[in-house]
Amino acid sequence: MGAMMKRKPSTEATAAWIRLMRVQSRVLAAVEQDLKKAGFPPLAWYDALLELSRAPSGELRPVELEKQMLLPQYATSRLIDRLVDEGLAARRECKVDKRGQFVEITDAGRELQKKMWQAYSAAIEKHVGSKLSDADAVKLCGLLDRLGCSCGEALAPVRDVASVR
Amino acid sequence: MGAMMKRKPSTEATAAWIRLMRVQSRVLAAVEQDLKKAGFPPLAWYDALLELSRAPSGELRPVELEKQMLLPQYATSRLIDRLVDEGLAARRECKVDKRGQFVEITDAGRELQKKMWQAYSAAIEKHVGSKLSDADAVKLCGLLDRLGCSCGEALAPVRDVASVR
DNA sequence: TCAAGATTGATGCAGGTGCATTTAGTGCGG
DNA sequence: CCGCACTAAATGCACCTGCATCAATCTTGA
Repeated sequence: MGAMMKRKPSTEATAAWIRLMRVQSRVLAAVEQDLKKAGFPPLAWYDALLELSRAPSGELRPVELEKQMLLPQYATSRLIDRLVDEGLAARRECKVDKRGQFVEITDAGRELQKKMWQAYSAAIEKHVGSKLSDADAVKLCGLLDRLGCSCGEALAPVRDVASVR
Repeated sequence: MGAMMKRKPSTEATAAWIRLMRVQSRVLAAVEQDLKKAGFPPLAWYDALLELSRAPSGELRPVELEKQMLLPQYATSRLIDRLVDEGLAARRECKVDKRGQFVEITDAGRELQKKMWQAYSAAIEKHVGSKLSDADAVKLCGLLDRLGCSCGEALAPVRDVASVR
């Protein structure tokens, strides 16, 4: 033993870990940057607006939104605060369960979501699409998915793929 | 046209983007969680200590550290503050350039770095290594690397892979 | 040589995040 | 019906981050 001894996290796994962290943070930063430069709010707002717009009647319980977005409860609560402050969503009372509420997307919210998709999709194309053939994108998805459902995740069904749009 | 029309960011690229974001955030959270549960400071501290320990005489200019870690200047400055507060590093004056300084890792810092690697490597193995064959890890690296050097990056040479250790 | 500009690092402030706790309401078991 | 455990959501607090700016020093070039 010695030179050839197998290490616990293999060199390959470690390299993958590093790249996963670095590449993601760069690509995310680049995309967020593009959105910001176009004068749009952060990506989380888009995600929330999209979820709301896709919901049955444009409204969701905060607790649902929370699950969809994989955010902690308090983060969701505050995100909703901001959306409401900006008139992109409205809180509506929930008659069935008076603890709860519904959050309903407004027309302004739907409009912003659509406008953001212009910039967002362009950014995805610029920072991801243009770097990878569709076939490679599929391979990447496959590899990433294997890492995904690690630590007891029933979470994040990762809805059908086209749904971001 | 219509049903088969090519979209700008292809469905595949969009799916890859989503997974990259989601998987990374989950894996990172899982690893950070493990470190925290083992009573260790955040990963950024490890990275900084590693860089320092690998530097010629255990010391670096903040501005060097900054480049290695891809952090904004103020973040580096504050990270160093914390390391110094905890006795893991020390600021030493730079005689050549009085604007600057050197940050030198202490024995306690080197020790912590080594201890953290125990937990860190175990976490990488648990959340990455165990999910992927070495061959797949290599494929993943290759795909990620193509996304890496996007927006004018001369940055992050992504040093030889084994160097995290 | 000296003023203009660039570079190093720190910091005040506004806002975001995590954690723990609080408030309010539900629903079950006795 | 009441108490108790549970869930939904909000919030106080400490800390972290991003941005802009500052002070100090270095470098350049006329």
